[in-house]
Order: sequence, then structure tokens, then C-alpha cells
Amino acid sequence: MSMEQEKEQDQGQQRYDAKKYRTPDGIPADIVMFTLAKQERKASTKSLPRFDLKVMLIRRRSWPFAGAWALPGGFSQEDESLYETARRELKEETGVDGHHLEYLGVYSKPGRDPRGWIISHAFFALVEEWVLEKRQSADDAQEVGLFTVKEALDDLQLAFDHREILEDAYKRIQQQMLHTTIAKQFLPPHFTLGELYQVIQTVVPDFAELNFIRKITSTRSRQGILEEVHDEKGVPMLSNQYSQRPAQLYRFTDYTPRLSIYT
Amino acid sequence: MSMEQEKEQDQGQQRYDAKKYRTPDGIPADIVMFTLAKQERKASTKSLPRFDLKVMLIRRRSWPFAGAWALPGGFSQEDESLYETARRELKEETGVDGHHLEYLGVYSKPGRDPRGWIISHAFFALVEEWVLEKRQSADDAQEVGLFTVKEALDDLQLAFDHREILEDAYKRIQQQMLHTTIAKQFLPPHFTLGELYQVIQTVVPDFAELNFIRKITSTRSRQGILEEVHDEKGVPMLSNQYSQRPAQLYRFTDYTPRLSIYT
DNA sequence: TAAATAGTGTCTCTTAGACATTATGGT
DNA sequence: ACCATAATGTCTAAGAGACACTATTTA
Repeated sequence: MSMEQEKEQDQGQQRYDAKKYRTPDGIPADIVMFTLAKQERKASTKSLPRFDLKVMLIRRRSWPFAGAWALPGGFSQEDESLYETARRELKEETGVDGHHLEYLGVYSKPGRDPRGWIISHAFFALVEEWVLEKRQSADDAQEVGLFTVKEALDDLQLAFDHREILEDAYKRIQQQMLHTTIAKQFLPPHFTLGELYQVIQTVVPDFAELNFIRKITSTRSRQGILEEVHDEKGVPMLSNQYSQRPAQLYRFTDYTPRLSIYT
Repeated sequence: MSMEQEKEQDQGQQRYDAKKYRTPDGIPADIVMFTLAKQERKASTKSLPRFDLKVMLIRRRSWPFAGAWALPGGFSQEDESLYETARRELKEETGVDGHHLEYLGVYSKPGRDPRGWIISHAFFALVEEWVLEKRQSADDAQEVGLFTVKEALDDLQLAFDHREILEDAYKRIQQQMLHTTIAKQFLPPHFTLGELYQVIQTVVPDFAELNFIRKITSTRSRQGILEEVHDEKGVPMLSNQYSQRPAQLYRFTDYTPRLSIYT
């Protein structure tokens, strides 16, 4: 607590007057919208889709950073929490509600925004590819771009400290992919283990498990995070959408194991 | 971005005037200061210390929530990041610098602070017991209390939404205790495996490992997070501070394994 | 010599890891 | 017949889990 504010309270004053202190000029929420975009493949036969992890950016048209790509976002209002701000912005940007939306962190380095004292709160969202593609083509008011994370980090000059935010978001989505079941956000309700493996590998490229299927299906310690899908008669449900040989369909349970470096 | 602000930018205006919009009345950082307090034990002989996880609170003397216990904290200034605010407050509260300090999250629910639109950022810190004890006795300006987390959550009416913050902080420190090596913050540079086990169990009571010592010392997958301490001549260093039989001393390496629910 | 912690022996069952092999069915 | 994916077989070494047992020293 700053000294002035502290003293004021010590004197038992009944009103707090914000006008006496310098206060921020705005509190935006910026959103890193990730999607998994299906790669074009010269499919000689049925094959598993490969994906790219992409992020949606908007080209700024006004000062500051006019012309630069930036994360979509907007200012918070007094009658909403920052999570609600982010939800609202996400809906405005995509036209769709109900996506996974998660808080990332606060960005408050002095000077990060030339417009003044502006403290930004970053979120990341997981959105289906078609939502962003629709947005990309339909919106004539703003130039919208979908870039792979690698492109965005290596080739673009992002506005503000959005590069740092994107880096942090990338680390976080990788961590969440391995620690939680967010993979389900990128998968249909029922999926094959091959699909799941593709999703994990897209987000965490150095995740490699030779015996992935066996480990998932036959180790006690993983029991519980996935379950086989059966139809009404109890017959296992299979899919041959991506392979000749039909593959068992799975879904996530609502169980997430506790991880530990000590055991 | 709110519609007015958006439009303004679209018109290519060169200046952003915060005065036109409602802006927050203050952006404080609140700090959950955790410590491990040694329990008194009727030690008939040498024995391992048992601990309580405690949290430092300050009794408010002015409106709002006068008389209630609250997390220490203070308002952020324009020339500092929120992390720097928290660092500064932590130093002011403890008189000591250099503690583990980690961002927790933002608390922005409308109406959370009767003084106005005040968005709080929570941090948690890990502090040695003696630092808080000194603070507790030396400070005649403020009433300072050290409570176990259970007491604070079960018995106290905390100011603002500080109960929610404390709950979140408790969950987070438990997660961090198992996913990272923050246990080192509560341990001397060299420690025995018994000490480490006590620390983990204090923070995560339902962590139970019958063969803790063996698992740490003899499994390949944990190799790397701890190493034995030797003296200059290469002789293993032992301690019998807490036991009759001398125990090997360990230290953390700087390696933290990557965890995954899939493998 | 009892107390309290440190550490090892032993046994069974499970899992990891590396590869080879078989299964499926459309193109 | 070939291809791409799905899934199982096989073997070895390592780890999990449970518990009994030994080791060390001093109050």
C-alpha cells in the first residue's frame, strides 16, 4: 500500500477518493486465439490429418503501432470482471460463444503502451478452425490474419509487448496440453487415439511416444483419463475415417490425475 | 476493444485521451505470504520437526472492513510493473528482500471493493518463519497475525474477496510444491530426505509415499532433481541434527522434469 | 535399552522402451 | 498388391508397492 493511501486509512477516513491519485488509463484484455488448422495433404489414400497450431491476429490501423499485427482485445468496463471482458471480446471477434478461455497473466511494464498507463490482461482461447476462417473472410472492417505460431514469432513485428504475450501463451498451452485434458477442445466428442496423438504432437512437437496406444490403453496409472466409447448395445464403436483398419473411439472422462516430480 | 475506443482509432486519431472513459480507481497488489512454522514438540529425544503452513494477515483499522483481517498489499504506481509493486510491498512488510514471489491472478469482480473500481492482483510469497515473527513483534503501527491456512479459511472473516484469493493461493502452492522445486524455498541449502518429506507433507497433506527415500535415490526418472552433497574431498556429507543415525545431505539441482498425464 | 529416524532386503506385479509382427480394408 | 493406420507380441530392464528388517547413536 502506498504511503499516502496507507496514512489516509490509518486516520479512519470514511471515503476513498481515487481522484487524488494517479490511476491507470485503461485496463484491456488481450486474447491469444489458438486454433488447429488442418494441413493440405496429397492423400493418395485415407490418412490422418496433420495440423498446424495457428494464432489469430488483427492488423492495427491507427496509432500506436499502425500497420503492425496485434492480438485482438478491448478495454474492460466497470461493470464486468476481466474474465467477462475477455469472454465478451472473444464473442465479438468470433461470433461464437462457449470456447475454452483461460487467464494467462498481467502485462504492466511501464511504457508498454505509448497511450499511457495501460495494464493489459492476457487470455488464451481455443477456437475451432472454421470459426476463425469465417471471421477472416467475412470481416471487411478489419484485416484479420491466421498465422502459425512459428511465423508469428519469427517473421512478424507484433504491436506492444504482444510478442512476449504470445511466447508466454505458447508455453502455457504446451504445459496445459500435457498437464490437463484441454486436448479435448481440439477433438470431436469421440476420437481415435491416432487423432489424439496428432493433436498433442501439433501443440508439443517434441512429445514422442513410440508406444502411445499401448500406454494409454494398458497402464493402470493412466486408467481413468480416457474411456472406450460403446453404443447402446455395448458394442465398441469404431471409426475408419482416417484409416483402413477401423480404430476404437475414445472420449475423455472428467478425471485428471495429479502429477508430481517426486513420485 | 469497446466500441467508442475502437471507432476513435479507426479515425486515425493521434491521441488517446483516457479522461473520456471511466478508468479504474486503483490497481493494488495483494500478497499471500506463506511460511512454514515449526511446531512445538515434546521432544524426548532428537526428532524431525513438524510444520504448519501459515499465512500472514493484517488487521484493517479503517473503512472498509475495519477490524477484519486482510492480506497485506498496496497500490501500484505508474512507474512500476505489478511484479515490482508486489516486490516493493513484500520488502516493506518483511524488511527483507529476495524471497520467492510468484504471480497468482487478477481479482476484478464488480463490487469487490466498496471504495470503487479497484482491480487487485494477487501474488504469493514464501518467507522464512523468523522474518514474519520479527515483523509480528516489532510492528507497533499495525496488528499483524500469523495463522495456519486452515484457521484463516475456517475461522476468520477476511476482508474483500481475500478468502477466495487465499483459497486459490493454497491450491497453487500445493500444485507448485508437486510440479516444481519450490520446496527448496523452505529448506536450507543442504537437507536430508526426511526434512524434504516433512516440507512436502506440510503443504500437501495427502502426499504419502511409503518408499520416498528409495524412490528418490534409486529411480532413473527422478535422477537429476536432487543430488548428494559431498565435501571437498568427495566424502558424502551427513547430518544427525534430527536423528541419531546420520542422514545423507542433498541439494536440488536446477533440473525440473516435464510432467505429462499421457506418459 | 528404548526411541527415533535412516536406510536396505525381498518379493510380486506392473510398466517402460524398443522393435517386430499382424490386422484391416480401400485405392 | 500396396499403403497407411491400428493394434498386438515379445523380450529385457526398471520401477511400484508393501513390509520386514537392519543401522546408528544418544537421551
